[in-house]
Amino acid sequence: MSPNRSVNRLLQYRTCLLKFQDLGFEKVFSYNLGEEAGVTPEQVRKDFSHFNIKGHKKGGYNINELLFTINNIFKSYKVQKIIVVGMGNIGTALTQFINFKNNNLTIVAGFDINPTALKKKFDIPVYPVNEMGNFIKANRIKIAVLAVPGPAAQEICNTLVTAGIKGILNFSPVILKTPNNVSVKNVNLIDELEGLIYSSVLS
Amino acid sequence: MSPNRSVNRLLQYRTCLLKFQDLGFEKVFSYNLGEEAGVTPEQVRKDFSHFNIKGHKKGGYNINELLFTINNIFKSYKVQKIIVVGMGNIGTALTQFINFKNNNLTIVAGFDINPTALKKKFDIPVYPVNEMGNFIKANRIKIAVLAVPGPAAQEICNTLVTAGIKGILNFSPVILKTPNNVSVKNVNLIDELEGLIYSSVLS
DNA sequence: TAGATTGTTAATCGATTAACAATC
DNA sequence: TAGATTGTTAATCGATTAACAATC
Repeated sequence: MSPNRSVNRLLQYRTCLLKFQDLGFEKVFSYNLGEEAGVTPEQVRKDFSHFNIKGHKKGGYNINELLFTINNIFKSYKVQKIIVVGMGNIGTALTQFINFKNNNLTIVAGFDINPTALKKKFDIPVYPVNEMGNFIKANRIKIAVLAVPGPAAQEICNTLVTAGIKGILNFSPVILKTPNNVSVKNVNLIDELEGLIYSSVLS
Repeated sequence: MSPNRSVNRLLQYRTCLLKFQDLGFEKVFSYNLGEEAGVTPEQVRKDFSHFNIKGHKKGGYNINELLFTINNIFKSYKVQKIIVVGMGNIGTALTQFINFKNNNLTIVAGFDINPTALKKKFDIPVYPVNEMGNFIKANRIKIAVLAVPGPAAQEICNTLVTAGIKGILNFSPVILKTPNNVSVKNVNLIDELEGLIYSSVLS
């Protein structure tokens, strides 16, 4: 497995490549990508080397080829079914954002303690949390977005893991305990803002 | 300035400490915090050392004291005024989440291209983007959350920077160019999910 | 006191950067 | 060809881990 940092940057390069493609470019050199992504050209080439991505000596990288290769690495050619747990403000917004934006990532269902109490209209089916385990197994869901209040997070996480979830995008302000074949990415909005304030105040 | 990683972990420790406090504990040892946060006890002590945080030899760390010290480092004792640009689903959800959750971080205003067209009721005043610069200057805002569509992001970012913003939490799928006295934290939800799929599929 | 824990210094590890041969 | 760029190997840098003296 390639280092995590490289994986993140590879996704950033993709964002840059899409922009270049949009501008009508056909190829890039490592220093173009580096400049756009805010890293050195050596970093770009080193990252590509990790994934065995080849360019053309002196000729740089063909943007379409490169995007194809990267999308292949991330299996972006096939639809990935995802569920959202916790259909509050954040959960609902994420669902709309992801389903509207992208066609390989699809939120197929939402879960909440008591969906009928929410009195909202959703774009996806929303079921009570106690049906979650069966749904995950029946649909072989591997990825879940967790957007429930802190105190509920660990218990729901356990249910997710038991049902077969392998990756969790966690918006709850809790550090989840999971077996190490389950990966967790934390997005703690308060912490991000605090970190920003920290670096802004001192500099 | 202390290393970025340490800053992030310090914020995580705070989350853990709040949990411990909630459970009625009064003190922790470095291995308690380490276990809870998923790092080694040495890492915890090293991080504290960066910020010159002192415990008690053999006696561990008093939770209240420690929380006070950490909150002090992040200036959490005083209200931080923040604005949100882009009052779509994500922007609106973030506003509600942050204002509801925490009382030192306050979203004081939102901005959108054409607020009246949104036909939504907001909990905060929402103004058109062209009033943004003046508002930032008049209220000495230093932190902004950016949640606008990709193509609009860089231009709005430039306006923010010119008006005096020093930190940007960026939800737009764009790598922003800013002068190096302005810090940017990117939250790219699609990338986070793709990264999760990458690690889940391969392991 | 003896055992346990902190705080720091030294050693290791991994990631980034520099250098350069290969080559188009 | 000469100059420019890739891809990889070596050197550097920084962050994590280990070791241990201080001490309660």
